[in-house]
Amino acid sequence: MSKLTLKDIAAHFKVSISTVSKAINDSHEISQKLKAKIQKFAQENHYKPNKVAINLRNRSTRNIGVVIPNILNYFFVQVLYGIEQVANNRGYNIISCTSNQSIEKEAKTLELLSYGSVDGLIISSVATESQIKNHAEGMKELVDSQIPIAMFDRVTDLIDCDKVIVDDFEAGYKATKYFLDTGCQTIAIVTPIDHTEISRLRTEGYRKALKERNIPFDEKLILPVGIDDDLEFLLSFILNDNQIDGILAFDEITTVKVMTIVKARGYQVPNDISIIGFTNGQLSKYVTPSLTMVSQHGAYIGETVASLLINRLENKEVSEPFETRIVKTSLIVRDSTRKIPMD
Amino acid sequence: MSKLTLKDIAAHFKVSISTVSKAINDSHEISQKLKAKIQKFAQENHYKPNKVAINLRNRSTRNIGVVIPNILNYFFVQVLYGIEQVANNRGYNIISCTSNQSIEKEAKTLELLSYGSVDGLIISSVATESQIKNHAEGMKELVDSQIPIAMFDRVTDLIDCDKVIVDDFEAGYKATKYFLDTGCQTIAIVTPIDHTEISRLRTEGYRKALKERNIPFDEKLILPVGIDDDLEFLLSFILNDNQIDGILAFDEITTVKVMTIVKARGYQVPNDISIIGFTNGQLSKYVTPSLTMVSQHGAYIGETVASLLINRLENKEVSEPFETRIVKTSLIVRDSTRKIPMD
DNA sequence: AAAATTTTCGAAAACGCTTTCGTAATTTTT
DNA sequence: AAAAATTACGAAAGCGTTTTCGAAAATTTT
Repeated sequence: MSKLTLKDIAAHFKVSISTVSKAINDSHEISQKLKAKIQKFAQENHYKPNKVAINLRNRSTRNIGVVIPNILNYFFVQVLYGIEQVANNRGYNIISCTSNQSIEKEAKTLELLSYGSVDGLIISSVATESQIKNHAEGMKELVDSQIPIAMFDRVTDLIDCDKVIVDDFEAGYKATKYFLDTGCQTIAIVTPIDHTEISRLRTEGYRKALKERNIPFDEKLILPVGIDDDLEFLLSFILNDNQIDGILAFDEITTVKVMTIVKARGYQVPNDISIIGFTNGQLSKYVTPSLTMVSQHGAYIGETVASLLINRLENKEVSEPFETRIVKTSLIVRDSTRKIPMD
Repeated sequence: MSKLTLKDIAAHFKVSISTVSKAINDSHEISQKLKAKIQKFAQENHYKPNKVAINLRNRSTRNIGVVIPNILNYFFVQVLYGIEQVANNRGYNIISCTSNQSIEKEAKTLELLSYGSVDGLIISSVATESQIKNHAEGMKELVDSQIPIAMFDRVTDLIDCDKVIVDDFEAGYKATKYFLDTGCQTIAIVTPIDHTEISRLRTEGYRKALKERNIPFDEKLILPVGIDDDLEFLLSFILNDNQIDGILAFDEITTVKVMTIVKARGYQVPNDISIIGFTNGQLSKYVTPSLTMVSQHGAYIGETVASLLINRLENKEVSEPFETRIVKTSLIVRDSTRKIPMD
């Protein structure tokens, strides 16, 4: 009834457990006849070695924990997809957990996983720098727990580990430059991830592009939006008070919403107002007009971060210095921006 | 350097391992003084009980394996989300694996997981009935392996377990009826999941609705599309040869594509051609016109299937008969269908 | 045929933990 | 003060494997 173990087989043949173990692993120490008998029996009775026991003996689980802020966000799903590809190829399973933007849940999850269910962790933290400092005990413990970690996208200097990040500065710069090159002058930013390093970097890139054209930076054009905020209401201030001709939004769903609102207020996209957004997911291609987006190459990021982690797991002796890979973004030009004038 | 174990602590205090174990678990068998000392030491040195060892002893992992066809499909992500909610609440972690529509990978994954990494499995199989029969050995072994299973959406009679399915028959019926009630007469079906039971049931519902209005069923109006097929090309035949005024598509991305193609060919949606699709995901709300969709309540399905499985895991003695829950769909009416005439 | 070698198997330890049970030491009860 | 009860700890078994080492049995070599 319950699962078949080596012991059961041993009892059945009246031999020792070690003999059965060797027979099943086809060791030369066991005679052909006996091996054949045992192997046949094991096969017929669906013997499966107990992985937990093997894990205990090997002191490894071949599991990798992945903690992401939100599984309903297409970017993270893409990364997860990439992680799974290489992990499975290299014989690891993924234990994925979402923190749902909750720092408490993230901390709890990390603690749980660090109890030995996984060989390593891949994290994109919901916490901001300051929050990490507050929850420093938890994070500190995690690092102390010696479990190899790799981070991506939402990383922090407070943790020393391999990292894969997006070149968000350049992304902000490139997007802004594209606005300027297509004749836009007054560009607003809508960020649902204010207070994150990512948001800061993109904005820095934006400022650099403006500066190159001697356009003064205007704080009022940066619009942070909370998760429950009324986007239409907030956006109306910016649209009313300024002569906006470009909007840069920091995630896909926000970009689509912004576009819908702008259209509803009678603006033409892209002629009156151009729009560029972050994360080239499933939405942006099919809305009308289709949206020009910054692709962060999520799957590639996932593959990279998984490779980094697994390499480290499998070369425990050679402790190379931690590595930070920066992946460039691409601008996928569609119909929410004007064409670059040919001359 | 390596992880702290009970043995290390025992050595440090020159007591036995069992004493340390009891002290850390705050057993009354240990004196307050000693407990205090040991607990303090454990805390300061970040002692974490080794979960693998505990799992071995308890003969349980508190992991649930989830195998879904495609993580980039929003319906499955929603289900996964629902599963994770209840699983985490009840103290389980999720090991998620995607089969990427590959039967081989699905079989391999299931075999891997059945080796004892998980206490139970939640499956939505990519395999069709006939394929399961071919791969029957694998599936049979899985069932033989005694590991509790729950299936959802893509289920099969060949496996006896708890199931959560969508009322696809009724969904097909309701959608078709809505077409008819809004004046559509000639309704095509576009199915990217032909040969699945789900597709068959939806089509049955469609036929029932037609029959009620004495509209003959026309095989030519059913358009199966493969994953790499040129949808526009295939669709053109149907559009050219018939006076279509309604199209029912069986997944979200296909629905959006159909709408785009139909619009591009100069038809008005919904006036010339109405469109209803399956899976109320992120896309359908934001495309133009927004799409009337059949919501399958993915998160709810996930919650339900996880509850069923965990209940079974935790009541091993009382082996209740397997249960099949049928969840009703809802029609989310938007702008790709005409209004129901008021009288 | 004796010696040397090889083959074939089993005992035991180890992975890290929990728990039962036994026992010495301490405290309480009579 | 002796008996009874309680407290405080340790030994050992067990969860299911793998692996090292020892030893008996079979085979080969002299």
